[in-house]
Amino acid sequence: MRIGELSERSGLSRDAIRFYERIGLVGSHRSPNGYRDFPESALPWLHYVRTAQRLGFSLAEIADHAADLRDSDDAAAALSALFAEKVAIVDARMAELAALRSELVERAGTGCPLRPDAPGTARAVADSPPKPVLPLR
Amino acid sequence: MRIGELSERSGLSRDAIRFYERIGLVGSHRSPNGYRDFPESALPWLHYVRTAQRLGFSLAEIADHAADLRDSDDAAAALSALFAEKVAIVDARMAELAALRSELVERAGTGCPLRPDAPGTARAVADSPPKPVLPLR
DNA sequence: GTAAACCGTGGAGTGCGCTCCAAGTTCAAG
DNA sequence: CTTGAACTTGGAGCGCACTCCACGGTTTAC
Repeated sequence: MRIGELSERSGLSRDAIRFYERIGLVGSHRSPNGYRDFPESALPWLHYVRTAQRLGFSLAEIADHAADLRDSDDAAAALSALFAEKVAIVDARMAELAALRSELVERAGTGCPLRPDAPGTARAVADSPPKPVLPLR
Repeated sequence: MRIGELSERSGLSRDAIRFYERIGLVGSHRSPNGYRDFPESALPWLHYVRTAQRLGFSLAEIADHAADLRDSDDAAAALSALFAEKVAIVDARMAELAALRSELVERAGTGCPLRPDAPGTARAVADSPPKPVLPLR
């Protein structure tokens, strides 16, 4: 599969895919004409990459883990270990979120304890540009 | 409270705090000598900022929400809405994590369906530097 | 009084994860 | 044979969230 098709099917830009290849996150053969030729398996792999990334893993971490897998004698065992590790991380993140959630719910009930500044004081912030200085996305 | 104390008590660097002030995330008065003077309330506020940030909210979003609060007629109502919104986001993220979790667990059980490349092929990646090109943190 | 610690500003630099661009192939359709 | 889409490389640039640095003023401790 060439990069355009992979791009369309994965939802990633060509540039992003080329970038991923540069950092070793996806592999590809080259056709005689020099075009990248991706295997079918690149598609689920990219999907996994995006998922892991969205959940807070850096590309470097993901690439690192993939490299661990490749270098491992016992791929199955390494894979299990990696997944177990990721599940633990995911569990920890979920716990954090649950904590924030209840914190939020609790505060939502109890008035207004959350302010960038002391109550009733003139806010220095309001004197600077009314909107945040950095561009909002 | 001056910036050094706030830094130590919050665990944030002075530079980070100054940066937050620049983008309107924290307010401060200035003492006659020009030094920043932060209210006690800056401490829990920074704590909140860090938590929200760690959970995936950008500083711009956090500042934005804080601004919404300030501009609101009915601060209590706005706060409740904001919190409800964040709880929903948190819930969505938790659901995603749960999905990834079960995906991981499932895959961990069933052999090795996760590869950057087709099995057994020479990997183009392996020809480039053996370790990922970008520095790992 | 002087040294050390602390504060200020401005500006440059960093790491990540891309995006955009220019200049040059390759290929398929008409 | 030409047109145009898709591909190649290399390099520049960007947004975010800082960090680091130089240079200078202020405060505190001895």
